[in-house]
Amino acid sequence: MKDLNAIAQAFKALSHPNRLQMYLELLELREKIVSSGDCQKKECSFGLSEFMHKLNIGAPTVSHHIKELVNAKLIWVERHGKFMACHLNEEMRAEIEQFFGTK
Amino acid sequence: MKDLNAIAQAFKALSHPNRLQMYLELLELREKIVSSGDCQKKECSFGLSEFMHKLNIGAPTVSHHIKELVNAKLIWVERHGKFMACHLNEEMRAEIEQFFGTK
DNA sequence: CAATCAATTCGATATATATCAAATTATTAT
DNA sequence: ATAATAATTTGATATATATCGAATTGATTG
Repeated sequence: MKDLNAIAQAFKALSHPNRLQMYLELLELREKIVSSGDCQKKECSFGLSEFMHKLNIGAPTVSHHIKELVNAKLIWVERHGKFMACHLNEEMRAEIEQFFGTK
Repeated sequence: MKDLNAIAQAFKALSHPNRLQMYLELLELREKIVSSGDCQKKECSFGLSEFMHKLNIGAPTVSHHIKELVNAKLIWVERHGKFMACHLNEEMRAEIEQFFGTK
């Protein structure tokens, strides 16, 4: 198994309702993509301001939350000009699923 | 799906390295039992003082951590005289596995 | 270049949490 | 009953974190 502290950090990142909500949005996006069959082609990210409006919190706060999720390796971020795109980190998702799963 | 706040609370409980370690001990105990085949008969719990010695922290702190894990419904507790026995809550474990898993 | 817009950083504040020592409760053993 | 032991509660302290407004950075557009 991986470093326990890394997993603890992931859980800490997910322990805040707003961050958990953000992560869940990406999980659900993944679900749509997986079940649709073509994993690669579809758009599969959210931007900072989308989160802002969904969660009704300020940009600095969202920025902070994104940083936490990135540090915890739960998501990764891409920049497109002045916009950003948040993606699920599939590796970490699988890791945590395995942590709870029957080994 | 279940209440998101309940899941956030579970992650908060697991966000502390010592509590995560405690939970992991119980997960590993479960693993042994599951793979051994006879789920019901084996001893499958840890007591407070076992955690104390494993983690090298004081009893009040362990007591506090146990309470957090119980509140988060990650474990449940049985009393035997002056001793206690901490058990994994299988339902919550499955719930969280599902949260991360491909639905 | 100036204006605008997305995102980040900074500074401040309020709230939560981890931990321990000391005191307390509850149970067992002498 | 008294002593001893397991666990909990209380009180205190130190540390971390969430949030926001204001200022700043970086990219695009007019």
